Amino acid sequence: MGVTIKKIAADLNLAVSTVSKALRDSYEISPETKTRVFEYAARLNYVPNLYASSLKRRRSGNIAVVLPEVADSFFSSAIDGIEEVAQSRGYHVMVYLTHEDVGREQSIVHEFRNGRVDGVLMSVVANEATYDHLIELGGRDMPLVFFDRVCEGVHSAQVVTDDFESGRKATQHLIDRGSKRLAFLSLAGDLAIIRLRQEGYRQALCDNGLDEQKNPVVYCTHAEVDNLLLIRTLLQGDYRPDGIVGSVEKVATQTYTICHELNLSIPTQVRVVGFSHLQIAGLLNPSLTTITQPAFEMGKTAAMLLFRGLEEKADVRSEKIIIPSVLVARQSTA
Amino acid sequence: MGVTIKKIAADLNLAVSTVSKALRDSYEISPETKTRVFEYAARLNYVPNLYASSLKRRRSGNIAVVLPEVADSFFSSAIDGIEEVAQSRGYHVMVYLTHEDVGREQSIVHEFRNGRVDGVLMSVVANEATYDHLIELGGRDMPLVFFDRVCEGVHSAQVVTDDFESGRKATQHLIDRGSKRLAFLSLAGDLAIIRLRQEGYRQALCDNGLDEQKNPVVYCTHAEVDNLLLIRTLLQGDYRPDGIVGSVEKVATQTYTICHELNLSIPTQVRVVGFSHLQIAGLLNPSLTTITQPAFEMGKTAAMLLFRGLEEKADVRSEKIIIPSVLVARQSTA
DNA sequence: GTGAAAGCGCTAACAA
DNA sequence: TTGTTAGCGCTTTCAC
Repeated sequence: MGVTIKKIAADLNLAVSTVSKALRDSYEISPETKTRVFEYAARLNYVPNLYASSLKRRRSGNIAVVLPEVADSFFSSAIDGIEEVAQSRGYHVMVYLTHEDVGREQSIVHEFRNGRVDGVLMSVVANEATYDHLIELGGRDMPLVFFDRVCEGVHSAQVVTDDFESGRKATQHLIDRGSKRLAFLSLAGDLAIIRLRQEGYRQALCDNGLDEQKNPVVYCTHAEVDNLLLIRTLLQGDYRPDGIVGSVEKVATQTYTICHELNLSIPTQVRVVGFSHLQIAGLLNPSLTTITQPAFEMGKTAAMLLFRGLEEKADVRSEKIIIPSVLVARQSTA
Repeated sequence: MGVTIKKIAADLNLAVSTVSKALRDSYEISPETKTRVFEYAARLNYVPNLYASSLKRRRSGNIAVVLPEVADSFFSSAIDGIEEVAQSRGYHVMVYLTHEDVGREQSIVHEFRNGRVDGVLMSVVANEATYDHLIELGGRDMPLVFFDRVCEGVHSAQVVTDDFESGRKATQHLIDRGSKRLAFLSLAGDLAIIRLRQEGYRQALCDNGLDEQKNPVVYCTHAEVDNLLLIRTLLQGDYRPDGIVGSVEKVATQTYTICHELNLSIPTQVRVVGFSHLQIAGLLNPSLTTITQPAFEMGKTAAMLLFRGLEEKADVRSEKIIIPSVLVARQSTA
């Protein structure tokens, strides 16, 4: 195999421990010896065996990012933020996609028991039937930070946006612009962030004396065809809404698809506002009013929080960081 | 720590080697012993220590994906494909972003010498001043597959799309629709795929008796502000093109931004076609004609190729797989 | 069919 | 300041 500490020690007439310490720049070793070791190691192109040291030190230098999907611009920006922080700290990022499947989430998390990763950043699946696997993960003192999609049943650090207020703002915005019949495109499952956005929606309805019964909540899924059907049905129904709040990025764009299909004019016939991080929301036809989530910052913050738990051994489980979203008004709600 | 093979052995009055073999379902061990071991291990929730076995077996079960960025929908779809294949084979995916910085690419690749990953999937930076680090990587028999952005100086497996033909088709399409003054928005640097797309553009110009001098190639960068300036200048110049080919996703959307800003009508005044994988290209204002790259398939194929090199120990370095792109005509070139 | 023992390469007591 | 030694948890001869 490659060059080992042992070989360096032999060649230099030193003990392996001396070489080991020298390479880790220990104060115990004299400058001269260090220099000798460094130079020789460099000359031989020595690369420490990761597994040997991980075996001893019980850390991998890896963190896991577990996500429902990567196609959503929110998640790809979050990865960007996470990767930046990780790279600057010398950590490595492992990405896992659950595709909204609890089973996959479970087996992925299960894998983490063997020490492949030192900590986990996570946005849970929408239909978290059971979250024992997450509790168990925390049980084996694996630092865990939820970002965006948190799991409420698990006591753990969280980085989220102001979902309730954003939902309320989005809805109020539609009402202010003149929409009278609203609908909230929710996401089936039991996500706290979706529930909060939805409660914000209800709050706004209430604030404006609108009836919850007449201004429905429609539960979408992650299956595009199903959603298109749902939205088509909604927009073809007797009580066609003239203002729609999309609780996640894709339902907003899917609404666009259906409006185009049905020749419904946005915003004249239907106003649309969507939770989204799309860079090109402004280029859509018409440009899309968004609740723009600070995806990059959320990723970055979540990673930094994780590293606090990891390196300072701080118990960050009670930390909850809320980074506000911004309503960017565009043509779709003009 | 957790449950070890040693503890199982002690509790069951067996030797560690017996337990080890039993757990790996060795033919040497009797069915009864195996059952005993399996059941006890399951009861104790035994999880093998990854680092101990990696240290012996010299494989990590990780693969690296090195990308310029993740915001681009091409790359996020590619990750999707890669992750799918990896997950089905029990491998883990590490993601690294270079942000078009050769220095970062070098240090990332350098890191791979310690065995953290068993193989590498890569789309190189645009301005690959030197690629010694990539050659060196191949030198230490690390399986390496380039996808999309290949490095020509390195003998390695490749998964690409039909860039020349796509460039030609895109250009021909503009000409067919009536554009007379063309421009190709290239990417500064020396990427083979960009050069090929550009040669396709030239080919189409030539086929139609158009002058290369009068139908320029504009070199964009990855800095958005710079690009916007370049494109603005192009579209405000004396010789304003009425047909634009965007060689990568972002320059196409940036062209939209500038057209909106300058109140240039697409496609009446300027037709636009872009290399892109945007799901929502059809929702842009106007909908964008794209050369749609098979991003997901390319990721998947690249990963499968890597695994052939990894598990069958096949030398796949001479493999070059070309997956064609599809021109999807939309409003922007009507 | 099972067990003893020698490492994989590195780290960290503890000794010198 | 340097060296000796005993592992980390697992795999793998080779002997029984």
